[in-house]
Amino acid sequence: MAFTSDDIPMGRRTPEHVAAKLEELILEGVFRPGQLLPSERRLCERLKVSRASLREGLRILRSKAIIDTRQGHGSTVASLLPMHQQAPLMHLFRDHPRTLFDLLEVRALLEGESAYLAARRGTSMDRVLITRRYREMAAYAAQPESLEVEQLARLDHAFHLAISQASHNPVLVHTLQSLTDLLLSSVFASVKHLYHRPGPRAMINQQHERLHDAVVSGDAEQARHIALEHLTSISELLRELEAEHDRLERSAMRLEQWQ
Amino acid sequence: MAFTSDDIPMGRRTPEHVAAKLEELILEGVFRPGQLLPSERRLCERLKVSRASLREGLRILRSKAIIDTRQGHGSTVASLLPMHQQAPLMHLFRDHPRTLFDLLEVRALLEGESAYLAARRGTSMDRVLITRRYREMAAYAAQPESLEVEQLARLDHAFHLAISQASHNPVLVHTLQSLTDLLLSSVFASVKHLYHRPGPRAMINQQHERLHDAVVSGDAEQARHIALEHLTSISELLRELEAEHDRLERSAMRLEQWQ
DNA sequence: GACCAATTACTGGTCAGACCATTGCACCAC
DNA sequence: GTGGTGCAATGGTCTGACCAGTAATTGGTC
Repeated sequence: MAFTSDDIPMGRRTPEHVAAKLEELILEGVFRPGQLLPSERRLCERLKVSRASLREGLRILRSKAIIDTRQGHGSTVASLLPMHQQAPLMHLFRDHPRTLFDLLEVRALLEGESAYLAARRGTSMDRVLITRRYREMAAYAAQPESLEVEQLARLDHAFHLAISQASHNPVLVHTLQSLTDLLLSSVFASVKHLYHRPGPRAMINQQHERLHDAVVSGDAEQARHIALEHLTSISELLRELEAEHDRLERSAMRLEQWQ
Repeated sequence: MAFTSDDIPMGRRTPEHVAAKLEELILEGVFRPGQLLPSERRLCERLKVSRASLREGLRILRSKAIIDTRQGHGSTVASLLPMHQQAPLMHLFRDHPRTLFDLLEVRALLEGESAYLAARRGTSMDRVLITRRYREMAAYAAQPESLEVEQLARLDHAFHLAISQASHNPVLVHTLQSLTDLLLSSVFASVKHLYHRPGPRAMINQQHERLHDAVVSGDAEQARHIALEHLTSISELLRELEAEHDRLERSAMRLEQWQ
C-alpha cells in the first residue's frame, strides 16, 4: 500500500491517530515483528506531524507493548503481537504437545477450587442455574443416537462454566475460561473421540452427576475432590488415546519413509 | 516527604518518573479521585521537567486510565483507581475493585501448587537455582538502607519464578506469570509500600526463607502450605493498607501546595 | 591481513518558547 | 434575572535546538 499518501487528520487527538496508523501498518505487514521501524524524524515527515505528537503516539504503542524502544537504536515491533487471547500459550502448544497434560493439570486445580468455592459461596440462584445446565446436558447425553458431539461439548462447557461462576471470583472464571478455550481449540478432535466411546462417556456422565450433587448440596471438600477426579480421569483417557494414536502414526510414518 | 524537595531524576526515562511520581501522590491521597489536578504548566514548574516530558508522563497515566484529560479544562483523577488496561483480564476489573483479592486468591492457589510440584519434581539443578535466587533476594533485602524497591520486587519475582519453573509445567508457569504481571502492573505502588515497612518486610522475608527450605528439602505438602500462607498474609496486608489509605485520603495536609 | 581504538553519523530523549482550539467564567447589556 | 460576549486559563500542537546513547566506519597498530 502507498505509505506516503496517508496523512494524519490534523487538529485533535493527533497522537491517537499516529498510533492507530502505525498499528494498522503493522497489522498489514508493512512493518513486521522484530523489524526496526523508521526513525522518529523520518516518521514525522511521512505522517506530517511534529515530533512531539509522534512521540506521544509511540508512547501509546509502547504502553500497549506493541513496540520496544531503545535510545540510540530505534523502535522495533515487538515479537509477540497485540494483546488478546493468550497467544503465547499457543506457541507453547505448537512446540510441545506434552503441554496438553500440563494444561489439564492446571485446569484440574482451577476446576477443583472453582467447585469448592461454588459449593461454599454459591447462592440459591446459582444452584438453580447449575442444576438447569446439568439437566440440559444430561438430557442431551441420554439419547444414545443422533447425538451431535459439538453440541454436547457446548452443554458440557456451559455446565462447568455455571459452576465456576458460582465461585464469585471473576479472575478464576476468566482464567478457567481461557484454558478451556485453548484446550478445546487445540484438541477438540481428541475430546470428540472421548465422547464417541461408550465407556468413557458413561464415566464422564457419572462424574458430572456426582459433581452436580456435591456442589448443589454445599459439600465443598467433596466437590473439589470429584472435580479433581473428573479432570484426572479425562487426562488419563486422553493419554490412552494418544498412545493409541501414536501407534497408528508410527506405522504410517514407516510407510511414508519407504514409499 | 515534602513534595517540593522531590525532583525528578533527570536524564533518562523522565516521563516514567513523572508518571510514577503522580501515581504515588494519587495513592497517598494528595490528589483524590474526581479531583482536578494542577495545570500542565504548573506541574512542569513543580516537577522541573519540560512540558513535552510531562505530557508523555500524563499520556502514560491516561493509557492506564488513571487520569482523564479534557482540552480547555484539565486532567482529573479517574474515579476508580488503577487496575485496568493491560491484558485480557481488563474488562472484568472495571466495575469490581474487589477483583484484586480475587486475583490474589487464584494466585495463591497456583503458587501453592507450583511450590508443591517444585518440591516433588524439582531436579538438583532446579534446587541450586532456587537457592541462588533466594540468596540474591535475601542478601539485597538484608541491607536496611539504600534499597531500591523496584530491584527488590524484581528479585522477589525471580525467586517465585524459579520455583514455578521447577514445577516443570509450562502452562502453570505462564498462567502464574500473567497473573503476577497483572497484579504488579495494577498495584505496584501498594506493593512498594509493603516493602517499605519493616513489619511486613520481616514477615515476608521469614516466609520466603521457610518456603525456600521446604521446596529445596522436598517437603511438598509443607511447601504448598507455606506458599498459601504467604499469599494469604500478603492479601491481608494489602487489605490493611487499603483501609489506611482510605483514612489518609481524608487528610489534606499537603494540599495547599497544589492549589 | 587481523585486530583494536577513535571517529562519526546516526538514533531516541529532553528542553524551551511559541501559537492554536476549546472551555468556563466573569462581565455587561437587555 | 437572563442571555450574550469577551477574556483568561486550559490542553493540543508545532518548531528547532541540544543532549545522550549506539553502532558502523575509519584509521591505526601489531
